[in-house]
Amino acid sequence: MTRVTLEDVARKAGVSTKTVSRVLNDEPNVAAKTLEKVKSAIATLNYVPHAAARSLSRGRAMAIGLVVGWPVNSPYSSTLVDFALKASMQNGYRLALFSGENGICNQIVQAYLGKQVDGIILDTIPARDRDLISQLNSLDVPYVVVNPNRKGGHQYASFVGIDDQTSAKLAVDYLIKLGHKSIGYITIDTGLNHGADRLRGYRQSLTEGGIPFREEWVFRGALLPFQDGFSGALHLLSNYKMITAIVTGTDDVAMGAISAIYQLGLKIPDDISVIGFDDIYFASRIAPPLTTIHQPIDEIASTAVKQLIKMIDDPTTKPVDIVLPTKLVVRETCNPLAERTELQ
Amino acid sequence: MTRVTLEDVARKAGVSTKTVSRVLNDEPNVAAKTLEKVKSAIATLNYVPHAAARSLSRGRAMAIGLVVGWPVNSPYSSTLVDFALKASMQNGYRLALFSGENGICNQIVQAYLGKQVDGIILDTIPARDRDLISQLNSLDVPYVVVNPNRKGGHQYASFVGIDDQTSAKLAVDYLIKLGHKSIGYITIDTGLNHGADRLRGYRQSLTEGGIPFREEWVFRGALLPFQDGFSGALHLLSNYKMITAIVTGTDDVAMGAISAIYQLGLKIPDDISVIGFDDIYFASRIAPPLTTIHQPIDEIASTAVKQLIKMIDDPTTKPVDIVLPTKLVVRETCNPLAERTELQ
DNA sequence: CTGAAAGCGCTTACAG
DNA sequence: CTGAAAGCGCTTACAG
Repeated sequence: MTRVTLEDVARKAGVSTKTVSRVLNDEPNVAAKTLEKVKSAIATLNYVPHAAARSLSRGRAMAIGLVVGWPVNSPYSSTLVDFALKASMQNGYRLALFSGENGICNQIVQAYLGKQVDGIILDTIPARDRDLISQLNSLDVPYVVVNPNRKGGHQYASFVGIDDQTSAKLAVDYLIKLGHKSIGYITIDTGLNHGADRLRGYRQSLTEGGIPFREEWVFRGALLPFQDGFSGALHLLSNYKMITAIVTGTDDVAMGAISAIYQLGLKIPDDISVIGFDDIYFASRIAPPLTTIHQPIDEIASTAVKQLIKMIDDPTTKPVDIVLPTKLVVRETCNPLAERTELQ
Repeated sequence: MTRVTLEDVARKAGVSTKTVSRVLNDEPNVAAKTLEKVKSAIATLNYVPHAAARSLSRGRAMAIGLVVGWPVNSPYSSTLVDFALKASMQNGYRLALFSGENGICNQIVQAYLGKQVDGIILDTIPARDRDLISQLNSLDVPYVVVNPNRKGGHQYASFVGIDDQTSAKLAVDYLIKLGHKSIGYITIDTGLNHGADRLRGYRQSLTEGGIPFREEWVFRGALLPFQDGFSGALHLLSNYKMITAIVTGTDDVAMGAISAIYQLGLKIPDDISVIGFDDIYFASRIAPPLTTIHQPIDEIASTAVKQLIKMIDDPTTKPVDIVLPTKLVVRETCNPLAERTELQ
C-alpha cells in the first residue's frame, strides 16, 4: 500500500497542489465549491499530510522538547509529562521527551540543531545545568523554565511556576485556623530553593499568627522523601509530645510521616493532623486521603507550552515570569483541635 | 544564524554531498583520507543532519509511538515511558508518546499515516481497543503489545510481557518457605486477566504447599488500589486473626494494606508479613521497604523496542510472544514465622 | 480566487 | 572509491 499524497488529492479534486495546501492550512481565498471538492477528496482518500515533508518545507519541526529530571517516573515529573503532552497536542505540536543523567545537554542541543524541536521546556533540575543554559542562550533557542530554582541567574528565559512561600503559608494558616498552635515541620534538602521557600512560608504564617517559631520543631531530612518523612515524624512526635500537627515540604514526605504516626499508635486526624504539598497521584488515593497544597501542574504545563509557542512564532517576544496560584485541597488528614478525642 | 547543511560540509571538505552522506551513515567505500576530511568538516561546522529531511528522503520517520493508558503518571505507565524512551533513543529512534481516553485511536492512525511514526508499542489498556487493533491490522502497521491481556484475540501482533501466574506463585512460595500457613490475598478487579492470573498463582502455590485454599481469605477490591488494599487488610485481619501474611495483587494495594495494618496497631513484619507485586517507584522508598515481585519493565521496554524495529526493518518478520522472567525482591516486610515475637 | 515553479535538506538508484 | 541527477512531499514566494 503506497502513501496517499497531496498530489493525489489535487488530481482527484481537479485543482492544483497549492489549492489543496490552502485548504489544509485553513488559508483564505478558496471558493466555497473548491473547498468542498478538496475536502471530500481528502476524506475519501483518507489523506494525512506527511509530517516530515511539512517540517522540511516550513522550516519548522512542529515539536517541542520537554526536559525533565531523572527518573521520569517520579510523581512530579510524570505528572508534568502528562500535562505537557496534552497541552502541546492541543496546540498542534508534538512532544519530544528528554531525560537522563549524563549527556543530556548534548542530546538536547543536537535535537535543536537537527530541527527535531523548535523550542524547549526545562524542568527545575535540568534548568540548573549551567552548560545547557549557556548553550541554549548562545544558540538563541526559545526555551521556558518550569518551577525554576529562583536566583538561578538565567538571563533570557521565560519562567512559569508557583510561589512556594505563599503556598506553604496557605497550609499553615489553615492549621492555625483549625486551632493548632503546636505545629511541626518536616523539610528535605534537595539543593533547590523550593524547600527553603516553603519553610519560610511556615515561619511567616506562625509569626503572623502570633505563634513563636521553634527551630527544634523543624526536622531537616537529607535524602529520600518518604524515609525522611518517616524519621522526621518519629523524631518530632517522640520528643515533643505537645505537637498536634505536622506540615511537610512534599506529599511523599507526608506519606512517610503518616506511616510513622501510625506506627507510634496515633490516629490521623484524631491525634495528629498532617498536611502535604504538591497533590501528587497518591495524595487523593491513600487512606485517609491527604489534605495538601495543590500545585497546578496542568496550568503550569499549558502556560509553559503556550508561552514557548509564542516565542517560537515571534523571536522578539519578551521573556515573562508567570506565577500561578496554588490552592489548599481539604481532604481528611486535618481536624480542628477542639474535636480531638484525647490528649496524650 | 542560518542552519549548517550537508552541502556546507561537502563544500568545506571538497567532496560531493553523496560522500558526506556516506560518512554520516557509516557506509563503506570511503577512503581513509576522505573520511578524515569530512569528519573534521562536520566537527568544525558543528553540523547536525536535519531530521525531517532525512525522514522524507528515507521514507522513514525514525520514531516509534508509545501508547499508554491514562493517566500517564500512574506508577506503572510512567515507568514504562521512562524505559521505552531510553531504549528507543539507544536504538536511534525518537519516541512519540500517546495517551488519553477518547480519540486516541484516530490520533494514532493519523500519526502513522502522517509518517510521524514507523511503528507502535501498545500497553495493556490501549491494546484492548478493538477499533484500534483492527485498524492497525488492516493498515499493516508494525506494532508490539506490552503486557497483553492474554486471550485478547489479537491476530498479528507481537507480544512482550511476563507470566503473572508463575510470578505470583513466587511470592507465595517465599512466604510458605518462611513458615507461613495462614496467608490472605487481596486482589482488585481491573477487568484484565492479570489479576485473575496472579490469584491463580497464589492458589497454585498453596496447593503445591499442601495448604488448603480458603475463598474467604481472598478479598476482592473493586476500585482504587490503595483504598482496596486498606479495606482488604482491615477486613481480613479483623475477621481472621490467624492470618500472618498478606499477598497483594499490586504494590499500591500493598501500600494500602500496610496503612491499615498500622492502624490496627500491628507491626510489620513482626506481626504481619506483606508482599507486593510490580516493584513500583515507591516500593523501595516506603518504610519499611516493601518486599515484592519485580516486574522487569526495563527489559520489557527494550525488548519491545527492539522487536518493533525488527518488524519495521523487515515486514516479513514473524510475530513473537516473549515472556520475560520476574524476580522476588526481598526487602523488609516479611519475617519468618518462627521469629514472631507475639501471637494474638 | 487559482496555479506553475522553485526549494526545503537529505538519500536513493545509477554511472563511472 | 566517488559523484551528478532525480526525488521524497510538502510550502513559499510570485504571478495572474
